[in-house]
Amino acid sequence: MSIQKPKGTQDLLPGVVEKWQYIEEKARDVCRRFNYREIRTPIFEHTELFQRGVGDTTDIVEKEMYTFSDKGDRSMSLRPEGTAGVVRAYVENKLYGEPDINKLYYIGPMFRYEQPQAGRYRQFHQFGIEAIGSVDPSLDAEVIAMGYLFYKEIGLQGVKVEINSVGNPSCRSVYREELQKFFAPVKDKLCKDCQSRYDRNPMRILDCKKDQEYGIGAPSILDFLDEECSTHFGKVQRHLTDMGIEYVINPRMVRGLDYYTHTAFEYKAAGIGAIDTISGGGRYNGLVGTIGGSSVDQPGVGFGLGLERVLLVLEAQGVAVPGVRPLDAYVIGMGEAAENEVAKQLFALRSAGLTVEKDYLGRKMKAQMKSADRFAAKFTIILGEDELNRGTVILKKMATGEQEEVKLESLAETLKSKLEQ
RNA sequence: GCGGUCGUGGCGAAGGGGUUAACGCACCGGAUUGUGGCUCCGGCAUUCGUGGGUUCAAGUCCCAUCGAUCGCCCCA
Repeated sequence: MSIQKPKGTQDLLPGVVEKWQYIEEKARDVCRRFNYREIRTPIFEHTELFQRGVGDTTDIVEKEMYTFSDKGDRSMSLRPEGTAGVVRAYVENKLYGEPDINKLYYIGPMFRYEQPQAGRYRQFHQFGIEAIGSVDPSLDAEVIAMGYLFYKEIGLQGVKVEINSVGNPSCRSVYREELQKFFAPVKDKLCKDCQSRYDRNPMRILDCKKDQEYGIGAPSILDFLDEECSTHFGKVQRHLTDMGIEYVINPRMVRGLDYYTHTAFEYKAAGIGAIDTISGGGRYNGLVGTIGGSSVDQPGVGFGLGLERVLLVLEAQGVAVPGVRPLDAYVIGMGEAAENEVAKQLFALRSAGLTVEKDYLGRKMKAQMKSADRFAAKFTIILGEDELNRGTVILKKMATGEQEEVKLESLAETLKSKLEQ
């Protein structure tokens, strides 16, 4: 074995790919009901889009991007998240000119160069939504509700919604200074990660697992929200409460992307080793302007939901997800003339809408029966010389073993009616 | 980027320097000349992730490398 898949990627083989199809269908179904429409954007973009959009100093942009030069010497990057590309497409295609706000969703792969661990891959998949064009707090709540409903309908238990407000740039910068003042006396005692966080993003110190004692009594962002921010946050909570969605306010929640304003939220669930965040999102007023220029600025809100993490938690909770579909019938022929007839009948049955299979390995009847069993065929159709001469086949119901002789010309019809019983 | 554990047939897994690489599952064939799920019998790794080294002798010891896995950072 010389060639193997790149580190942190996975082959989704038949047997598990059905689980993916199942959750993707559920996602699309929820989107349909909330009136979100699909958007497909490139898997790679100009590197600059992510530098500007996601933020130059974020870990994602600083050290986790798959960046390369194309043959025209342009710097390109595999998308590390979905929002920047969607916003770029929104601006480029002038969707802001539409009379209604844009409610968009996507399902697809994202790429981050990281050390893999439970629930973390270099190529992973997100189901994400973006609602662009409104500052209405009911839209923040709708986005949160949508993820909540998706998890619920797919059968995930114990999903916790945490929300916070990170304010707007002006109240956040005041808070940031206050936080630095608060941590200044103990700065040398903080772990080395936190010491670098002190300058770059002091809010992250609150998130640190090691130095929690130094965070006790730290100022809360919620006390620094200006009136606009605090009103907005209050309304979001009111809508969530009205919808019956349980949530916890976590004033220490910090998200890894620079573009969030006002509402930030995460969904958490146990079952993926050390990781508990299964998706996150928030409002990003200002991002559209950052990418498209102030003349086209529009507010937005959305989430990015990790599909690998959905599957892992489903697995941990033992939730049954549909597997391989059984065959309607397996067709066995004996003798050359009968085998030719099998190929013909197979096509006729498939054309009639049935899921049928045959043996391609010249195996004996007994082995073909075993094969039918492995495919979980509901029926076997046996065609030998005698039957061929009589213009009939044997139709055997695998569950009970009972069988009968059926006329060839009415095979599809008979089989269909038996399958419906 | 850093650290722990691991890498033997399609899968699971023994073997921890001495020469035929256990066993279980799956698969194939037979017992049962045209009928699956049970039972019995037989078959199925010139080779132990890759590359070097030590040794008379290396899945077995050493080094490197790649990968898996778990954790740190960070996140989906």
